[in-house]
Amino acid sequence: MIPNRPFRPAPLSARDRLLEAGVKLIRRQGYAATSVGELCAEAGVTKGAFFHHFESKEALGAELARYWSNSTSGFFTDAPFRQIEDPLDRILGYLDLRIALIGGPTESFSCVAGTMIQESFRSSEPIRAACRDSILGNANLFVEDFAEAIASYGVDADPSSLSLHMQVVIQGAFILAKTQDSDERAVAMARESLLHLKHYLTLLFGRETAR
Amino acid sequence: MIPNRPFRPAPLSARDRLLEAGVKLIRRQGYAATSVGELCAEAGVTKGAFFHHFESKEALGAELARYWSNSTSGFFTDAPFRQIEDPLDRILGYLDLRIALIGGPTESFSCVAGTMIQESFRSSEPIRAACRDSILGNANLFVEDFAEAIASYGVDADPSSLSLHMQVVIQGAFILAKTQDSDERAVAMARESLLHLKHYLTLLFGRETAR
DNA sequence: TGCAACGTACCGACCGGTTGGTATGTTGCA
DNA sequence: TGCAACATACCAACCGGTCGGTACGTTGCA
Repeated sequence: MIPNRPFRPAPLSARDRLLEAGVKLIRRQGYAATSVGELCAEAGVTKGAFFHHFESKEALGAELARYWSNSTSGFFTDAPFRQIEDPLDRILGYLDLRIALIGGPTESFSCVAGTMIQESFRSSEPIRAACRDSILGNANLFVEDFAEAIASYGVDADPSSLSLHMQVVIQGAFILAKTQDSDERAVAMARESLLHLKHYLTLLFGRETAR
Repeated sequence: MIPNRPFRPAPLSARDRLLEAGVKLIRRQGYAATSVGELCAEAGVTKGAFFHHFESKEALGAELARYWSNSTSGFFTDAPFRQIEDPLDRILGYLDLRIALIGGPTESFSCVAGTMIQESFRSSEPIRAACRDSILGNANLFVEDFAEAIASYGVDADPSSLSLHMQVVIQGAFILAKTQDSDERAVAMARESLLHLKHYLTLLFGRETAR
């Protein structure tokens, strides 16, 4: 659910190059449609290298979800919005960052785990579990913030339910973006969904009232 | 985005049986992972029959999205909630129906078009276009209702943006449901997301106020 | 210091099976 | 009799995965 970071260093080892190739190809065409041969060609390695580092294609899929989680979670735990004092503003700051990160072609801001879990939630338990950890792990980053906000604003709501709902909207926004005919419209569509989510939170926490 | 209807008549022609097989298999394992041979075995026909009715696997994919749209749109245009007079209640009635339809294994209530578009938005223009029409067509079913509600409640909002946001939450709920470890949790997860959506609408239209 | 033993990273030819798709019947109803 | 609706048999390409081998760095002992 995060774009390729602008100054991500070029991956050195064959293993990292294969995982980067996985991010790129699987976001664009899905897991099943991406062959081992394609991954190797994209990474500039041979099949020998692939099966030296990964037991199977399925193992790469599961590893990819973890790689994805690791390379994106730091992005959010270190981001400036984390310093905001008010817990609601912290969450809204997160959503502003997500909105800002949406741009370019859809496959550059969509989520690897969200794409993979659709294809493998019944056919591959290792991949499903890794994608689950990635998606729910991201949601968990905001349970504390919601708990704090609920306490401080005196609102009746469930922190973990709200955290999950944020992920729901983000993942859903990526799907709707993929329906659009142009990259520009896809970007606008995804951003608008997150604005609705922000609107929901401001209404829910009573910062804004309906007329 | 609709479950198999309980009393859907058994498909008679080979073509319909193949499309029904497509719904079942593609919801469970995705488009690319579903082979023509599997489709034929599930439908109880041979490859000859498949290629008699469909020019290619891709053609079945695109046709499937249309078949899906046709067999589900009627479900909503004929449903009782359509008779509700208040436009907001009509929309909330729709969401109640969607919530009620969520049940059983995830692949029985998830969306074929939402699943397919993730895999083919870049690799198959016919499938993408058909999935787009299916998803946006469903969203369009509620633009009028939202326009009416906005006028009657005097709220500042965009009807088509809200309709799309409903689809976003529905599609996102299916993805999050697929992360869950059990069918029961998946059902609860998906329903809760739609409850948040209902909550957003009641807050937005001022029927409920935050404390 | 020198060198044998070993581990890791990687190569690319190859394998059996599966894939989407085709060519050629056969069947049964209008 | 003709033609749509199937079935059967088959194909070349591609699939995930294996395997024997190489290049090279590290270790440990005489």
